[in-house]
Amino acid sequence: MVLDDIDKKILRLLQENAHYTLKDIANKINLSLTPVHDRVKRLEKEGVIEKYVSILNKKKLGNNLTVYCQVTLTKQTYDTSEGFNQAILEMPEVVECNYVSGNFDYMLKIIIPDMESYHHFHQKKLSVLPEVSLINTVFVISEVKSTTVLPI
Amino acid sequence: MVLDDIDKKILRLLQENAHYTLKDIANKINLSLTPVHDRVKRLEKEGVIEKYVSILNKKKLGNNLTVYCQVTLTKQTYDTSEGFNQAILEMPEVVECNYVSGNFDYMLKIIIPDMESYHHFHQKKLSVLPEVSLINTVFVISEVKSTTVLPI
DNA sequence: ACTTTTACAGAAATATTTTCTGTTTGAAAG
DNA sequence: CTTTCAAACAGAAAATATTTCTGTAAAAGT
Repeated sequence: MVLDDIDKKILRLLQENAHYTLKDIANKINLSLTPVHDRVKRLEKEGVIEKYVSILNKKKLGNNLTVYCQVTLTKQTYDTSEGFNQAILEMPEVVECNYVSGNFDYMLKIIIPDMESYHHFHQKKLSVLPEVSLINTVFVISEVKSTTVLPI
Repeated sequence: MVLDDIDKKILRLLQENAHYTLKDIANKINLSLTPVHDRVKRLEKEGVIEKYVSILNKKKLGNNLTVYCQVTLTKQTYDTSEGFNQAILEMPEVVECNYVSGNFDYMLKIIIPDMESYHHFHQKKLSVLPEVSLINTVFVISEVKSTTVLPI
């Protein structure tokens, strides 16, 4: 799918604020409602726009600790990976999980209330997985930037 | 601010899909429009709901490479940190940046078209910052999980 | 040269959000 | 003990937004 300049403008706006109305967008890019509507629907259908979500404030929900876990598996086989992946998908405190290159196998991002909850998560949920051999924890001291906006 | 069970149900729904209508939500939690409307407005006003955004598909935008950069600064002073932070905020390919504990100072997440773009970013944008002393790159081979949904 | 497609505009129909009015309930004040 | 007040909710009306329909003009394909 080819994205022209108008598509890109629409995407930039919608990335910022999913509650912009078609009229808002139409005004900002000097078009009528129809093409804006058609383009947004097309972008949704093609999967360029994956979904619309609400971003909540972690701290106001009581999640005051963010950590990265660098995980090494016991074996680098497909079955071991798949088992680990499935387990991770079930854990709501794991908000990111990527299989990576380097000295460890997975990089995880965990959002959790406090150190005590992390201790529990580490000891009772993560390290007990049969696929997990080693966990190295990197604590976030201060968040500088966190955005869902992709460069277009 | 105290969140009761109804607030939490609303937040869980809106985290999933910011385009649920008040009616959708009202139906799902067996309430009329009024309390749903009032609660959503209150949650927005209190900052529990920070914003509504559209999630775009990275690959469909041509961003096929994700990497973590582990950055060590030249000095651990406030001014050095602040200088680095400001520079990072200006870089659209950096979607996450956290000051962390451990063997390095910052953990960055970079979303970028390909290895060539990363090479350019690394050499011409990141390593040239006067605050940066060392960069260790961890390449994402495969994305297992990536969510904006926080545990409630 | 003709047909088809694409991109757009305007307006009508439908749906949603917002505002208004009012009821019930439970807690605080007299 | 009863009166007052505020919070939580329901229903309906008003204001907005989205969706659908009709139509035009320009570009692309036959």
